[in-house]
Formats: sequence, structure tokens, C-alpha cells
Amino acid sequence: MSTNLRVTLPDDRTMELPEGSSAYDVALAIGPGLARAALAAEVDGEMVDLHRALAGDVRVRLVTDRDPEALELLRHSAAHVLATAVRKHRPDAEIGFGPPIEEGFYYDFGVDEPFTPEDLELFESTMQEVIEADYSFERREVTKEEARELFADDPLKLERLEEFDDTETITVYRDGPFLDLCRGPHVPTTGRLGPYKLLSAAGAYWRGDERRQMLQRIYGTAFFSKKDLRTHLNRLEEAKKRDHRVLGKQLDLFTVDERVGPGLILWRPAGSIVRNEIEEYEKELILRHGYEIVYTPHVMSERIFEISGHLENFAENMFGAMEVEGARYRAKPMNCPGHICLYQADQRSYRELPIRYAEYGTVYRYERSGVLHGMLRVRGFTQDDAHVFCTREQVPGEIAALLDLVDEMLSTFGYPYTVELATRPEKALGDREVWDEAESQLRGVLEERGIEYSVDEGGGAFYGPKLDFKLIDAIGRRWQGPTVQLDFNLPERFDIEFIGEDNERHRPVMLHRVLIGSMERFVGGLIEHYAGAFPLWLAPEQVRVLPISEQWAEDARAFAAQLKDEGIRAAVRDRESLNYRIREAEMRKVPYMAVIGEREAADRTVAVRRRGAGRKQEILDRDAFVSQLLTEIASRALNGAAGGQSAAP
RNA sequence: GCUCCGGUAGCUCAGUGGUAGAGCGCUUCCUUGGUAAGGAAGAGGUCGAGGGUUCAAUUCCCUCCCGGAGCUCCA
Repeated sequence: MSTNLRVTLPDDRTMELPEGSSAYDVALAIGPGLARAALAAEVDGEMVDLHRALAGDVRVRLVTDRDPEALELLRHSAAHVLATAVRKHRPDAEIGFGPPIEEGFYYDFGVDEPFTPEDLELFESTMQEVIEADYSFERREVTKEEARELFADDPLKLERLEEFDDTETITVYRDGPFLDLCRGPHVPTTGRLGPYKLLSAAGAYWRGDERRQMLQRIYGTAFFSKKDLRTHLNRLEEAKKRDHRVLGKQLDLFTVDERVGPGLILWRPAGSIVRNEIEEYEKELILRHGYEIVYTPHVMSERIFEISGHLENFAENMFGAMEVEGARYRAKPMNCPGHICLYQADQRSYRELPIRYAEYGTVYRYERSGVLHGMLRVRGFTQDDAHVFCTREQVPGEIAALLDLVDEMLSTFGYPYTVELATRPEKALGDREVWDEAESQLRGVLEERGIEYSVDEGGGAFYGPKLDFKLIDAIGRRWQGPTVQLDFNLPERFDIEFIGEDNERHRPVMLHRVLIGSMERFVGGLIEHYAGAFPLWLAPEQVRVLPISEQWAEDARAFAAQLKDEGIRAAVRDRESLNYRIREAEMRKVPYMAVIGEREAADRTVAVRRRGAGRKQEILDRDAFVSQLLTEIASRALNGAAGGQSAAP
């Protein structure tokens, strides 16, 4: 037997094996334990099936459930098992795509009748049968002609098939009765699948194209261990409990009214407090950072959007025109045009730059009805928008200042974050050289600061590169955070300029930036981040004063008045039983309860119970409690820092 | 916008071809309570809107509005 198969392992050990050996044989040679655990292999950097024959001089790494790629592999195989089960009950179901995704997998089917929850249960149990049958995932290379025959009854697969060019290898995978056009790789047999769960079904367009056929997509997830599956399902539960639409109702934060219109938020007093605190905080922050606060109209003549190019490029996202005295007006979809007009209200000297205009600018955008979602996706929202006008030389300094601002702000809310640099897209405005300079300025600042960042190649706006900050909430979800964009377009379109040191006209650089983004989305996200338990400085009601009985109600009201004098948001509840009122305050997520009874009235103290802390209480002198509250508020301490309820599940 | 599901009291939801129910909340009364629901009584609904079928529609059918899960898109 020839031994022309030479395998190099990750630790650089080599071994020789007979021709036709597979990664499985490699694993066997290393040890039976590994052979049992192996699911697939990485061969010369490419993932392949465990039993695929190796050839030549190869580098092999065996993949087991400990490797990060393994989950993807498992879920891809789970998608096939799902399709196997679906086909058993619906032999006519056309099969679309069935890939692994971040948290699981899906498979798309073309069926006449959409799936019901009962169908999902049925498929779920049939999947178990497929797993127990322990079918091998058999890989086969086929010609296009063969494949056409194999998938003669699968129009979606045939369509995909025609996209292969003649140099590509076409592979099919079979597990028991089910055959799929698929690149692979898969786990060796269906029996290798671990615990799984089907989660939902919904329509999805074939190939994501709304002009094409609507398929029925089934989502599911799969893991190697029951524990991991349970953790994941618990996390979904946790996310549901934190849903800002549910909490928004429970805590009276916001509402929508169909008479007002979909996607339009009405802020209730409690939610307005949260928003106002954020606005006040940010104002203080940006004034310190050299911004000037401005106000511009909500409705503007269409002329301005002709100049800005919004009518040309953004019209389908704008509300329709309204006519006043023969002129057409529009609700503004962005604040930049107004700020540019303010810039142009005077002739500008280089001595004035940078000019930083900030506004809580309320904008309106048309969003398709199907995408609206609570406060997170709406048609009217307020941006903490700012535009910086500066010279090219000033850009790095401005970016550096913004990084500080972002860092300070996000840490106040307790969000860790990541940074992404989005560079020049295919279709871009402005000279290459200007782009290169801008991108290298951005990189330079990030690197100088030692900030880790990833690059979204070609992800910039057509008018300039940008920095995106993604924030990570208490249960690990990523949210769009602050963004900073350089703009090479609007300065040209508006022909804005400043007089330089040389007494010549120059074009300033314009930076768009938001920290919070949309007030609506940000507060919606915060509700979920804190699970409704806002830190003291943001809490709509900060202290609830509870007299043990009506006898102490007057003293309680006097104490509440003292708190209010100090600017602390306090309320008294003096009806029902104490137990009842404590439960009520806990459910309302009020950060502090101050209980006053005979002892407290006599000693001028309060029994302080912290939200989520249970029966642990502290007897404090009233003035001491007040100053403790004031300190906690002034420092904008997070729940965790204050020793209260942690935001983590 | 599209596919599917839904809309019944302030909230969460049950229910029916003969104009409707629960729990919580709310109001009143009793209870004066020491750390997550003390007790009782009461008020509250054009059953999302319009049209159709029917002797009769909250229930069946159609259209529209709003919400949800997704697709697509985004601050």
C-alpha cells in the first residue's frame, strides 16, 4: 500500500497514512477518544467532512464540539434534519435554503399552506426520529446534468443550480430519504446532533427579494448540550421579559395611539423624565465639549432638500409634501440642512472654526409599516444631532474629542462598546485622495489612542467614511450606538466656505455625529438594558415613602416634601397594607423605599429598603439619607455601582 | 409593502350565531398594618372601524385600520 498521504497536525507533528484515508483515520491514529469526538476537519484551511478522503501533503485539524466552528456545522446539519422531517409530512414542499445563522438555523420551504404551531411540534418530534435513525450524511460530487435530474422536482434548487459555472464542483448531501444541493460539510451522521428546538415560522421571500415567491421559513436552534440549549432559551425568555413595549406599558413610560398614527411615540410623564434627564446630562456634556445648542424648524421648504440632494436620494424615506401658499414644504428627515444654513448665516473665518452645532432635532421618515417596532423603529424621532464644521487639519482633533465624548457617555449608561471603521464604498463621491486622507486620519486617531477597531471595508456612506460604535447591553445584545461621519458631499452642494489665514476662500470639512442616535430608540434600548430598573438618576420615581400606618402619614408626607425640596422625585403611598405597598413599589422598580413608623418618627430616621434587596434594610438619619441620595444622583451611579440590583440576568 | 397570526373592561386574557366573563387595576367601606398581594361591595365594554349574509352578528364573509412574528430596510 502506498503511503503518499502525509498529514501535518496543528502541533506540527506529522504522520503518514495509506492513500484514501480520511480525517477520521487521522483521529483514530491519534486516539479513539478523539475519533469519537471528531465531527469534521479543517484541511488546509478548509472545513471538510470527517470521512472525506484526504490526498497529498495536507495540514489537518480535527474539529470537535469544543471548537467554535462546530456549532455552525451542527446547526447546518440540524437544518437538513429539519428539512428531512418536513419532507416526510409534506413531500411536495419545495426546498429553498437552510443555513446556520448566528443563534441557530432556518430552512425555507415553498408550501401552499403555511405552517402552524402544531406543524412545528410535529416536525420537532419527527426530527428526533431522523436523529435516532442515525443516517450518514453522504456527500457526492455530481455533474450539473446529474444534479438537474436529482432535483427535477425542486424548482428552487434548479434555479440555484443554473448559477454554478462549469469550474465549480457541485455537491449533494443525502441523509436517509432527504437529498439536498449543498456545499457541506456536515457532521458524520444525524445521530451526532444534540438537543434542538424549533422556535418559529414566518414568511420569507425567496432569495430575500420581495418580487419573488414567498416561502415559509422555520427557525430553530441546536446545541451540543442540554445546558447550552436551556441557557439560550432562558436568554430568549429574559429578552422577552425586558421587552421595552411590555415594560413601557407596565411602567407608564410611553404609549402610541392609532389616532395619532403608527410609529409615532407619545412620551408619558414617567418616560419623559427619563428622556429629560438624558437630555440634560448630554447638554451639560456637550457644552463642556464646546458645542453650541441650536434649534431649527421641523418643516422646511422643499427648496432646501433640493439643494441638499435629499429629494433626489432620500425622497422615498420622506413624508409627502404639504402645500402652503403655493410653496411645497416637507417634514425634515435630517437636521443637516438646517445646520448648514446656520453656518451660512454669517461669513466664516478660520478663526471661528471648529463650529459645533448641536440640536435635539426631531425628524420624520417614512418607514414601511411592517418594520415599525415599539420605540426602536418609528416614523418620528428626535436625534441628538450635531454637525462640526472644521478645517481638514482639525479633523483628527475633532475625532479624538469625539472618542472621549462617546466613551464618557457610554460608560455613564454602563454600555461596553466596540468600534468599526467603515471605508470607501464602490460608488463614492469625492476624490480618492480626499477619502484616503480622511480614512487615514480616522485610523490614525484610533491607533494613537490604542482603541481596538474592526474595519467594514466599503461600508462607508457614499459621501464619506464613518466610525460606528456598537454598544453591548446587559444580556449581550449589540445595538447601533454613536456614529461619526465625514461628509464630502454637503459642503460642496451648499458651497459652504470659510476665509482662511491666506485670505482665500476654503471649503470646510463637515462631520455629522450622533451619540444617542434617536432618543426613542436609545430609551427603548435602555429600558431593555436596565430591565426597567433605571439607575437612581434616571428613575422616574426615585424614592417611595411608606408610612407603616396612617398614623405616620403626615410625617411621611413631610419627609417626601423634604426630598422634593432637594429635587428628589418622591411620592408617598399610605393606603392598603405595608406588604401590599412594598410589593407595588418593587414592581414599579422604584430604587428606594423609605419606611416610616413609630421608631423612625421618634428618631427622625427612615428605614431604607433598596429595590431588589429584599428584607435587608438600613436605618438612616433622614439628612444622611438625603445626602446619600444626592451623591448617588449627582454621580449618575449605575445600579451595580450603587450596590443595587444588577442588570445581569 | 408582502406572508401568516391577532385585536373582547385601564392591563393580561377566557368565551359565544340569541347584544359578555375572570384576574389584576380603579372607586367606596371595613381593617391601622414593621418589609413582595388583609377583607368586602361597586363602577367600568357601541367585543378595532365600516359593509355584507342572517329573523338575529362580538361570533360567519369582505374591505379598511392597528398590533405581533418574519422578509426587506434602518436612527
